[in-house]
Amino acid sequence: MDDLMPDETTIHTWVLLARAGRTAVEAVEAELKAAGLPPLGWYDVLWELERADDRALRPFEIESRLLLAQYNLSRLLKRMEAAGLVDRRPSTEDGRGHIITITEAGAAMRRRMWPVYARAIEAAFGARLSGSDMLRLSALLERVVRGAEEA
Amino acid sequence: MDDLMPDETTIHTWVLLARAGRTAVEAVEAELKAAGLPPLGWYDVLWELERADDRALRPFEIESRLLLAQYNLSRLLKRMEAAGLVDRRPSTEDGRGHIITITEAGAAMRRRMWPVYARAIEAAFGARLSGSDMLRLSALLERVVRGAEEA
DNA sequence: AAAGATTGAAGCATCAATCTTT
DNA sequence: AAAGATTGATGCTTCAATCTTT
Repeated sequence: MDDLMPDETTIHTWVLLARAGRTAVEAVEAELKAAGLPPLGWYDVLWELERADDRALRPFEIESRLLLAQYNLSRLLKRMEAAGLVDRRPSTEDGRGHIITITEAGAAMRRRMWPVYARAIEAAFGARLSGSDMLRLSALLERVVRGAEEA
Repeated sequence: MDDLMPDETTIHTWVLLARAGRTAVEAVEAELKAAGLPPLGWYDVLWELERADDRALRPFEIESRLLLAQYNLSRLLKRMEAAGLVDRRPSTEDGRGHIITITEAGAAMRRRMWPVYARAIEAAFGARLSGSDMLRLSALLERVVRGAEEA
């Protein structure tokens, strides 16, 4: 338990981080919406499923990868299932659990979303830093994020 | 209108930025809630009012400083007014507008929130980077945020 | 009792429509 | 018509309670 107060630079940087993260996400969300596509959270779930072995994951695995609350994901998956992008079936190994798989429509949706997502990243973010500065930023954020995972 | 696709480093860094910003904010929100205090958004409004000339601002001024949607702020101010932290009265200069002021209770609440907020920043963020790395991160984020303002 | 997951109720955010004043 | 601001309806998030299986 650390009781120290942050210095001015730390406070200022924290505010910048919060704002930069928010505006970065909002810029992408706005482009997706303008293109008539689902929000970022849907993309994240589809992508995790597509990368996974057998294109299948248990809900608790998606939660830990995306840092989502259980009840939050439960309802997100319900919406995505209603949209035909994922399937859910009971697990045979663990009677408490479900298994989520991505459907062909889900994979197709992810493919439609990607170019919009990627171009929004480039326009709202990538174009602002050189390649070497991007690497520097990446290394610094990596340490911020890694630290948060240990907590 | 730039149609280029981002490189791998840019994509990776964008994901890190989104996650770092989110976890940074969530860590502070969790501490505020654990202390029985209002959320960050309330702090932001109180702080803007306290810094402003005459401790008063028009809603549209708060919106542009905090990047909030009009309807969003309208309801936030209604809650804060109900809690006795701000006052609102019609503007005499502009018949369309209102003037928001911070109450003594609002200023007292901001003072109670600050140490919790500050210690959460230090524990969840400040402690992870050295002073010189914090300055480097600040400079990089500054450029990301400045670019977003021009858009 | 703990883990995996869902759900009713309540709170907050968002869209579209609205109102008043400039 | 545009700017400042609010509101009804709708959708999403969050809390707390619940259910089943381990």
